[in-house]
Amino acid sequence: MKKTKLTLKDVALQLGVSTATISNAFNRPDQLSASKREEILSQCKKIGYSGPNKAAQILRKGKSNIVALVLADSISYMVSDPVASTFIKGVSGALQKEGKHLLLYPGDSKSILDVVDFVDGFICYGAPRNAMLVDELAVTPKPIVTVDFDIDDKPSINIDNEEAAFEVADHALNEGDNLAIFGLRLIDSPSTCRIYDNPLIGVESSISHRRLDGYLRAAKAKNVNVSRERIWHLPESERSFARQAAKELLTSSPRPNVVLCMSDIIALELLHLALDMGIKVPEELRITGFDGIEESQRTRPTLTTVCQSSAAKGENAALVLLQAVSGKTILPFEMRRGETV
Amino acid sequence: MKKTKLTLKDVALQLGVSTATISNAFNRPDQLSASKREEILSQCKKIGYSGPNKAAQILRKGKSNIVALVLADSISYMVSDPVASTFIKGVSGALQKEGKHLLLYPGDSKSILDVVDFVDGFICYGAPRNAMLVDELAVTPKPIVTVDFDIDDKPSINIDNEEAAFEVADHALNEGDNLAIFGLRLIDSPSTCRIYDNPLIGVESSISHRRLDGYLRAAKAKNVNVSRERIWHLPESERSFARQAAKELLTSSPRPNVVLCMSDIIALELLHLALDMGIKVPEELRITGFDGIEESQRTRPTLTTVCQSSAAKGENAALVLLQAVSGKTILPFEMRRGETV
DNA sequence: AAGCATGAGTTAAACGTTTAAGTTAATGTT
DNA sequence: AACATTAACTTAAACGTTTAACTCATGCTT
Repeated sequence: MKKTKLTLKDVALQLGVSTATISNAFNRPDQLSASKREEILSQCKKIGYSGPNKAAQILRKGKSNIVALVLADSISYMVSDPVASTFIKGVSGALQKEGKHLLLYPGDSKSILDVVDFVDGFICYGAPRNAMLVDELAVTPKPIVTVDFDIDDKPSINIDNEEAAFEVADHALNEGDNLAIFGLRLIDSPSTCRIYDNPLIGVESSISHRRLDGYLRAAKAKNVNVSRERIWHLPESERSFARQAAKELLTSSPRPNVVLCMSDIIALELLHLALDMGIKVPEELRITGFDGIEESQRTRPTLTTVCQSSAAKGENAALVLLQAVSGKTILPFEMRRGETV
Repeated sequence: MKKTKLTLKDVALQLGVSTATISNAFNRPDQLSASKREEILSQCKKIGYSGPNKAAQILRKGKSNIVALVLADSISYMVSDPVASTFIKGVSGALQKEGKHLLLYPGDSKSILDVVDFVDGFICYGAPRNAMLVDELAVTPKPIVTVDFDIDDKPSINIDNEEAAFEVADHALNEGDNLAIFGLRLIDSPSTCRIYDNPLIGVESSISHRRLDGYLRAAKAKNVNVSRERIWHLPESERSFARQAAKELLTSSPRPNVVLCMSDIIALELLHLALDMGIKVPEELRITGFDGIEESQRTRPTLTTVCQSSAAKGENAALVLLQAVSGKTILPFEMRRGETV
C-alpha cells in the first residue's frame, strides 16, 4: 500500500532525527549510541524501510560490490565449455563468500565503457575475442586481474603453459615420430584449417602460442620433424569443429601416430573417432589433451593430459581481485615463543 | 595524466555550454541542433570524456540495464548442470542482443535486498533453494519472470510437466511392470534415500511434483502398482549422488525393470551402471530421462527422454522480462489491401 | 574553576547525472 | 504589425545517499 518507496529522509523525518544518524545506524555503528541504534533499526523494520538505497550508495560510495567477469568469448559459448564453467564456479564461490555479485561480461562485446563506472573490478578470463577490450582494460582505473593471459603489469594468474606443453609432448613422443598438432585460435581465421602460411596471431598474449612453443621444443629435443602443414587450427574448442578436423586428419596420409591437442574436448573427439575407425589407441595413435576435464578420465582408455585446476584458478583470481578492491592485504602471521611468559 | 575523472560539469564548463546540453548530446539528439551535437561529441572525444557516468545514471534514471538471473541453487552448481547452463545461454544471448547485462544471482543467498535497488528486473530459474527469496521476489516492485515454477500471478514460463511425464511414462510402461522412480528434491532432506514415510515438500510449486503426478497417472492407467519405497529421492541432479542411488537400486530385489528418472544426468548414470553390470537395456531394464541434454543422444543405446529446449526457454524468459522492463509491447501487424490504391 | 577531550548528534555539501520548466530569438500566421 | 509557434538552449531541482566539519553538552584533568 506504499505510495512510493521510503527514503532515508522520510525515515529521518518520522523518527525525528537527522538523515546522518539513520545512515550511521546502518553503516557505522560506532557513530551513535547502541540504544539509539537499536531503536532506529527496529523502527525501520516496523515502518518497512529495508535500508539505504543501493543505487544511491553506488554513486555516493563509488562501490557496488559487483565484480565483472570478462570472458574470452560470448557467455553462450563460455558457459558450455567445461573448463570455463569450472573457472566460473571457482570465481563465483569466492565472490559469494565475500558478499560480492557476479556480472558475466562477454568478450565479444563492443566496449566495457557501459559497466566500468559501476563495477568494483574486473576478472578477465582469457584474451577477449574483441581485442579492443584489452586496450580498454589496460587503462581502466578499476582493479583488474587477468587469467591465462597478461595485460602489461596487471596482476595475472597463469600456469607455465610452455613447460606443461613440453612435458606432455615429451612423454607422448617417447614413441611415435609422425606428429600433428591441434591448436586453438592460432591464426586469425574463423574456419577449421591447417596453418600453412597463415600468420600466427597474438603470439605472446595467447596461451596457445606458449603451448605451441612447448610442443615444438619437445619435438626438437626428440629430433621429431614437424612441418607447418601438420599444425592445425581450430577456431573454438567445440565438438563439431573438432570432429570435422579429426576426420580430415585421420584420413590424411601418412596418418600421424602422435597428435597433441590443445584441449581435452578436441582430444576426446579425436579419440572417439579413432576408436570408431578401428585405430588402436595408443598402439597406433598416441593422443594428448590439455586441461584435465572430468570427462577425460571417464573414457576408455583414459586421456593423457595436462591437469590444471580451473576452479582453483577462479578462486585465486577472485581473491586477488578482492584484495585489490579492498586495498587490504591480510598476511599470515606466526607466534614466536620468547621467554617472557 | 588525468588528475581526476572528468564529469559532465567539467566538460560543460570547458565547452561553454550548460550541462543539460552535454547530457542531451548523449541522450536526446532531438533536443539540440545536429551541428552542435556533432561538435560536442567530437570535443568530448578529444578531451577524453567517454560519456555520462553510469553509476549516476542508475540513480537518476532508475535504470541500470542489469538483469539479475536468480538461479535455483548456488552458481557453482548451476553452471555445471547442462540443463541450467543451456538456459543461461539462452538468457545471455537475448540480453546481449538488447545491450543488457547479466548478473548471476545464487538461489542460496540470504536476500535479494542487496541488488533489488539497482537491477532492472529478475529472471528466476527454478524455485530458489532459500525459500525466503521467493517471498521477497513476490513483493518486489521490479519486473520479474519465473521459469519452471510460479509466483502468484507473475508471468512465468513452463512446459506441461505433468503431461510430459505422463507421456514418457506411458510409453515406458508398454513393457515392464516393476516400476521405480528417481525423483529430484522431493523431500526436505539433503541425503539420498527412498521416500518411505518422508513427507513430500513444496507440492505445488515444484516441477518435481508435477512430474511425479504424471508418472503416477500413467502407472495407474496401466494398472502398475507403485509402492512408496519405490520412489527415490535425490537432492541434486549430480552424478555422484545418482551413481550411489543407482547402485542401491540395481542390487535391490526384486530388481525393477522400468525406471523413470527426473533428469537425464541421473538416467545416464543408471544406464552406464546397468551396462557395466551386464544388464540388457532395454530388454531387461527400461530407462527414461528428462530434459533431453546432448549427452543423452551420444550414448548407446540413446536415451528415451523428454526433450525441452532450455535455450528457447531462456530466450523467451529474457524477452518477456525485457518487454516488461520497457513497458512496450510490439505486436505484429499485417497490411491489408483495400481498393484505394 | 578553567581548559580539554570525548561522545552523540546535526548540518550541509558532495556524488554525477537527468529533466521539467523557463528563457530567448527566430520564424510563421493572419 | 501583432501574435503564436517553434527551435535551441539554460536554470535549477531532483535522484537517495554518505561524510567531513561543526555544535553542544558531559565528564575529566590539573
